[in-house]
Amino acid sequence: MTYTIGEIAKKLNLASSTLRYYDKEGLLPFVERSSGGIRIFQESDLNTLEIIECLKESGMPIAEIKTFIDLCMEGDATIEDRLAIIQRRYDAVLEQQKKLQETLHLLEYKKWYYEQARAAGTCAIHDTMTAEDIPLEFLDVAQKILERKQTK
Amino acid sequence: MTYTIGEIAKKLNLASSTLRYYDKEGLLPFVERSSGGIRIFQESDLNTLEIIECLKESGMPIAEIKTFIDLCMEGDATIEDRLAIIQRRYDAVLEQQKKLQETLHLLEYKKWYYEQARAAGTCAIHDTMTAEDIPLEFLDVAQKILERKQTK
DNA sequence: ATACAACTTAAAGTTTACTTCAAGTCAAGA
DNA sequence: TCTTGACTTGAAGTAAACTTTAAGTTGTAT
Repeated sequence: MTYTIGEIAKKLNLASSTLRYYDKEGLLPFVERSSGGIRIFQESDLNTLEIIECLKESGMPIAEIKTFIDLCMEGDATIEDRLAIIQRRYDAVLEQQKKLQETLHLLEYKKWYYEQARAAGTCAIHDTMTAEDIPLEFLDVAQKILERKQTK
Repeated sequence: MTYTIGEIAKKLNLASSTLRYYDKEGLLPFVERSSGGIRIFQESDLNTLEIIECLKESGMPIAEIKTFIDLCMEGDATIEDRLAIIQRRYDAVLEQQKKLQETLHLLEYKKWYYEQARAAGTCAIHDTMTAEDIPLEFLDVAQKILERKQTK
């Protein structure tokens, strides 16, 4: 079973032009061509496209993904290098998760903040609150904000 | 206590030019100026800068952050709108977390994949593996990859 | 045989978020 | 007062990842 660029684009929810761009950047050296020059994707190419997508999602720039793909094409001699790259990406994603968790925490606080403000009809309600009025999970954030407000 | 743009930049680990860019884009309407035109940041401005950072981390574009800041400057009449924006950002971050989790899972699989390949000296080891050789948490991914390899 | 949708390329254009540059001003210490 | 480092602006430049355009080719269906 083979696919055209348009079929693959639909499967991956990408534009065909994006796949051509990836090809031009050297990410798709494994893609075959028909005698007329049309790209022919194999079912198994989806595996490589999936890892390309995965590396992209991990925040890796196109040029570095190309380096990885080049190593893949070189065969078993590059297993160690590829492992090292995957390991670094893994660590990078853990970092991103940590950061997103902090972002989420502040958004959760702000959600609560505006829910309280909405109920009271004014943001000023927060100036009248004491520690007992603030949910435990937000005490750290609220405290930090309060300190900065009070510093004159 | 007040700060110059350079001091704030250091605190937030940003370039001064980035803060000036944010100001030009309308993200910092609350920042005061000296008689000579120098920006003067209040301690409390760090609170707003923190929420700007948070929205940025959540993937919100600069232009939309400006909209949020504008609403903040309008006062209590916009509490509902601000809550809606925060809620949508919260949902967006949950989505990102979900996607990152999938990315991490595939990277974990690939880590295992290359560790096995390294031990065997060849990636071909994976063609000889049966379900019992594959850790439970990778069975889904490995199965999908195998099916695509075998489809001719 | 012909139509036509989908493919091809190279090159130029777009978007976002900065960064750099040039020329000049401010303000704190010697 | 003078020096000097940090500030100011507007404008131009950069980087990454696409997207669009124009002109042409391929291949399938009638």
